[in-house]
Amino acid sequence: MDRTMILDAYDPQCPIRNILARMSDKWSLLVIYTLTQTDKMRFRDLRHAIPDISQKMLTVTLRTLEEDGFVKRTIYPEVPPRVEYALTERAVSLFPHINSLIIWAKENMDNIISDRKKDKIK
Amino acid sequence: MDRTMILDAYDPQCPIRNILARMSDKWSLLVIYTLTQTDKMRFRDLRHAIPDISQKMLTVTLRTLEEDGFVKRTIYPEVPPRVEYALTERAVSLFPHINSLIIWAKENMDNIISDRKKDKIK
DNA sequence: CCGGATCCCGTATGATACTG
DNA sequence: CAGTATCATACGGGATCCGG
Repeated sequence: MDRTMILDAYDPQCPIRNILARMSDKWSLLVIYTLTQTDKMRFRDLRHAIPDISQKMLTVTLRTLEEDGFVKRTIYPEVPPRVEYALTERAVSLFPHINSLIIWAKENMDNIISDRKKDKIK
Repeated sequence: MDRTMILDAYDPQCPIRNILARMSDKWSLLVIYTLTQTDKMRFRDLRHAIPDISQKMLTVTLRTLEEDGFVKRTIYPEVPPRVEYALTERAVSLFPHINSLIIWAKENMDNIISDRKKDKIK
């Protein structure tokens, strides 16, 4: 097992904890994943792709991702307005790590869910 | 970029989303990380290792991790009681993926925090 | 010493209506 | 179309007390 030390991992202000915390909200990973499917998407396309996200949370999530440099937002001064979202290079470099987590989850989900049910029977 | 499809990723009941959501709460990853540092730890050792976790949240986090088969809990019927926690094979197999995320965060945190500040000035 | 039970608060999230 | 504004709510998480 890799036991690489993380400096200050136990400091509540640890930037790594901070970054991981911001990526692990309810929607961020799913929005990033969705944007990997196409090079750029409009706001309404994202809403359509993620049926159960509210308009507000999509806006909030996109703004946070933009602040952290994961998403590039492009406004076209047209009527009606058009706004396109695309992943940045930073997000592209992050995605393989997320994807390896997803693949692990896919391989293990059946056993995990099975374990949970066992506990409930006890 | 890897565009491997996730079946039902947009189903709110998607097990992968469920599992990722449960792993991405405030403490789970840090507790798993802490348990990689030693083969087994007592409750109070974990509290000591993670100074800012409350007793309740450590209990809740450990129970959830146990339910999902990430942690093995061993109670020794002694007085005073002794309870030891250790990672399961499942958690050991998960850790490299978490660690790759941590390493990515370590490499990118300075730039991300710098970007955030830029946005605030605007 | 371990950790369960209870109470409480702030933030994250959601529903709805409105606007440039 | 792409949001804002407002109001409502659920849940995570902390403080404290209690019990085996």
